[in-house]
Amino acid sequence: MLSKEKLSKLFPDWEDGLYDAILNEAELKEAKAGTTLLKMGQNIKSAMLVVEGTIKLYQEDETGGEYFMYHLNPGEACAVTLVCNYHHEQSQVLAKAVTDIQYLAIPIEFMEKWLNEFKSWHYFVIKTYRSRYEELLKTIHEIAFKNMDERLEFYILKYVKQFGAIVNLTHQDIANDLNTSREVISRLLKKMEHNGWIIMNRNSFDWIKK
Amino acid sequence: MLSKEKLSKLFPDWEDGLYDAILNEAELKEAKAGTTLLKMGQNIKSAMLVVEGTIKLYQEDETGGEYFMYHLNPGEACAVTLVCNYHHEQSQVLAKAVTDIQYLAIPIEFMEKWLNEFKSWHYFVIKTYRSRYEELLKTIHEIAFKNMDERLEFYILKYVKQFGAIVNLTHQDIANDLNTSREVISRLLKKMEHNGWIIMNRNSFDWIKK
DNA sequence: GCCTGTTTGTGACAATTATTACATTCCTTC
DNA sequence: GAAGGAATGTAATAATTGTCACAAACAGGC
Repeated sequence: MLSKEKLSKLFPDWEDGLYDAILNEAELKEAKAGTTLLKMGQNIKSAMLVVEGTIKLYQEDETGGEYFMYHLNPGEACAVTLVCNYHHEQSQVLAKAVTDIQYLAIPIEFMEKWLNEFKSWHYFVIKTYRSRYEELLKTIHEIAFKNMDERLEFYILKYVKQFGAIVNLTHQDIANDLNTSREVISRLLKKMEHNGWIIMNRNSFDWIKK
Repeated sequence: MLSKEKLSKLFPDWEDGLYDAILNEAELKEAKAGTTLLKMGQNIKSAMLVVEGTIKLYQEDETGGEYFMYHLNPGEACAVTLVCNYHHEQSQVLAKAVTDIQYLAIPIEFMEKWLNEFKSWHYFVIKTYRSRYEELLKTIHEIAFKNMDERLEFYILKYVKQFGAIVNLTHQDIANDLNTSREVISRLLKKMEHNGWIIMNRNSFDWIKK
């Protein structure tokens, strides 16, 4: 189980009783890289707080399409699972583990209870919503106004910021995340190579722009 | 000024002291239809709660483009203005009055104060963020996966739900909201007319589908 | 009624993205 | 080192959307 010390490093602004509540009620779970943690339409039964590793959040289409929105890192929570009315809330997003992860699963019946008991939990929920709202705004900005070449650059920059300048993704991976086809990504990456923005390898490329 | 009765009808779940705080500290403002209430990048100096009329929220491009996201109605608040840390927060959205409106402007220094004082304010903020987060998800779903014809239908349906089946918009109005050109909208509306979904008039059309 | 500005219609064409169909290259495994 | 599978390259074509250039229709003010 998690120590209170580690918990307080991940979630520094909580009050003492909240750490105890988490340690009592939350279950520390693990998942392998690639696991789907939450599907669209699925009933939400517990809140997810990331302890270790990285999760990717997607919007999902009925026909199988996906669009990548943002990363969740240790110390962050999945906003959609922080429900306050626990009447069969359905997930509006798709969540996948990109690395092996550890996360705390908190049964949703505690969501409303803790809102009443812990002021710091209240702030945490608001902060989570606000920051995720801002991520969605950025995503809308990209899709609504930018062509695929700029969206691809934005996408790569998010990756680089998260994992470093060596991008270990296939063209198909990227195409899936941007809801386009592999050929389009290959073409655009080739252009970036010509421009001296990347160095291409098999299964990866290096981002060297600027 | 507003009566406590009217306030409690608009915002039914608040505690008594919060109504008093609002009546003491908020300024009731008015704006004409068409007014821009908030621009992207602008400093946020007060929270906005809608009392009368309808506001439209947009994502705004650097080059003047706009993309319509959702409506705000009486009893609702503009999420981006509900800041908790008041260190020069910049607006990430564009807000316009679509009708003549009345709204309550609350200086942002009360935002954090009231979070501490009023539990019902805390809930209100969370509820606001959650519902706006969900609106953004819907918007992303449309832009990421749908072609312009379906996005136009979705747009019209939002209008119809809000204002009724007589759509008083020019093709140019719609084109601006969907960040496309007037010709594209004209073409698609013509198609809808052929399909028997709408009856076209000058400056308006009637939505008669189903 | 006439003038003028706004709104809508339309066709031609460009740009972007999607789709199809292979060829090629590289890596792993046997 | 041969075989097979995955990853990438590429060209041709279609579909969608954006842009340009007008024409036509209409409304309101004079």
